Formats: sequence, structure tokens, C-alpha cells
Amino acid sequence: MASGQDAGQTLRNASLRVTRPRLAVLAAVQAHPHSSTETLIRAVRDDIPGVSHQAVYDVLRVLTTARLVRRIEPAGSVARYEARVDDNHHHAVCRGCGAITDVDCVVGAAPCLSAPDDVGFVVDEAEVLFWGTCGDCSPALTV
Amino acid sequence: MASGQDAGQTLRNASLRVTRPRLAVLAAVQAHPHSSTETLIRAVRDDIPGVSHQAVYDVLRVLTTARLVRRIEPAGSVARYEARVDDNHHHAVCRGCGAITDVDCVVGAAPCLSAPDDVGFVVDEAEVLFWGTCGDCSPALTV
DNA sequence: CAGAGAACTTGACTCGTTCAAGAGAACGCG
DNA sequence: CGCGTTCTCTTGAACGAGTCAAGTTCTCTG
Repeated sequence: MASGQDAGQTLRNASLRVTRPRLAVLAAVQAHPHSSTETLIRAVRDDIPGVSHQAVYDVLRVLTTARLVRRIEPAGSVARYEARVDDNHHHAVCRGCGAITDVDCVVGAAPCLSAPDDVGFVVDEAEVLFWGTCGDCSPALTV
Repeated sequence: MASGQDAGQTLRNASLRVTRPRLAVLAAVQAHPHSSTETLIRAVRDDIPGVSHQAVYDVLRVLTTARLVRRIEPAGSVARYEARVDDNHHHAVCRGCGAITDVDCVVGAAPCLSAPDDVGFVVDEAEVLFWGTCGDCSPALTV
């Protein structure tokens, strides 16, 4: 893939060392958005069979801290990761199957909602989560 | 307390049996909004010293299912509970100390944001979480 | 007041995630 | 190009919030 070098450069730009696990994790997150750590571990092992789960956990933390991936943690779910970091978008979570779908920001720039002007609370992010039922999980609702 | 009978009636209205643990948990959630399960267990034990943690977990699940309390689960935090269920409000979470503050809904009725009209996804709740730093945790920011 | 079924106690256990120590690899510098 | 420092990965154990399961106790109906 031509993006292999790009990923290396991306890491370097973030002052991170370029290692195979990091490249593989980055690629896995891009290829499988909203995946759990376990899913990502499996995906990474397709590329590097021997990676330890700890390595993936470490890499994900580093990438998250460097803002190269974004961590999502809907209630009742394990942590999930996605590579869309430069735009402001939200998520819809299905209560039935747990599937997560991207939802473009309904208002505009982040934080896309008016912040509480209260007692010195400084908002740096407004997280919006839509809870509901996806098409596959609502067969009974025959409109 | 005069609310003792009210709480019993509240449970009965929800078709739930009235037990001391349930009354105590309900009172604890009302008295300590945004508390963790562990905190609630301690609060309940002030009233009924012998309650098992399992009982509190059970009661919280039942009350949550019956919509008498609401469960909040910010990323990186344990589950927390509150008794404000009949209005639509959101939360501000401090990245420093983890404190949670109520924020009245900025738009109006729930779900207070336009839903994704996409592929048959039916939204029943829009959860908004403001992330930032509370007054106590930002002493360095001397405007 | 007695029976049925829900609720609580006790104690073990699961599972995602983190901690810790040592071996190995990436990168800057000579 | 090779060396050393420092960060990264491996291995294996540990943690902790929450759940499961079996048995006893209590609430409520008739």
C-alpha cells in the first residue's frame, strides 16, 4: 500500500518512533473503525502474528494521547477506536447490537453546543451520543 | 423523614416490592447525585449496616430499568447514578477531578438534537457530555 | 396466617485493562 | 557504519468493577 510511508511520516510528525506494531495498529484502526481492542489485536496479528496484547494496548494509548486515533467508550461497551480525528463528528449507538455509526456534526464547529457558562468550567469538547435502534435490530417496526 | 412513605409509593407505582434496601438506595441516590456504586454502598450501610454489595447492584439495576434512577457512565469512570430522571439535562465532566455537574438542556425537549435520518436508525435518546476543566482544577489559568 | 415467588446474602468468578521487570529495537551521534 | 541511550515490546501476573449461582429470607397475595 502506498499509505505505508504516509503512516510512518504521520508517526514521525507526532514525534513518535516508527515501529511495526504502531504501523499495523494504525492501519487496523483505519481499516476497522469503531473496533474493540480485541478486534484490533486480531487484525494486527494478521500482519504481525506474534504481537502481544499489551503492545496493542500501549500503542493505542500512545496514539490516543498523540491524537492520531480517538477512543470511544459508550456505556456498557468496551473501549473502541477510530481514526477520524480531524473533523467533529458524533456517534449513534444501537442498543440492540452495539453497532456504532458515524454522525456528522449537526451544528458545526467543535464544541458544537453552547457550553455551560457556569462556575469557571472550561469546556474543551462536547461529546454527543445518539442511542437508539439500528435498521437491522428493529424488524418488528414494520412502519 | 416525610419522604419515606413517598419513596415506598414511588416503588409501588413502578410495580416494585418495597424493601429496606430499595428505600435506602433510592434515598442515597437522591442525597448523593452522581455517586459511584461504591459510594452508594457506603451511604446505604449508614442506614442498614449489613447490606451486601450485590443487593445494591441489584437494586440499582432494578431502579434503572424502572427509570427511577438514571445511570451515567463517562469514559474512564465507573458507573454513577442520579435521581433526576424526569427532565432532560446533560452533564459536564471535569478531566481533572472527575466531578460531574448537571447542565440544563441547551436546546429543549428530548432528544434535544436533530437525529440522523439515515438508514432506519431510530434515536430514542441524545446523550450530551461536556468535557473540560472545572474551576477547582484550573488554578494555572489566571485569565 | 400460610404459601409462592421475588429479593437478599454469601462467595466465587469473569474479563477488560493495567502494572512490573526484563529483553529487544529505533534513532541520534560520532 | 556501529555504538549507546532510551523508548518499545514481551511475558506473566495482578487489579477491580461488575456478574453469576445457590441457598436463605422476606414481601405480598389470598
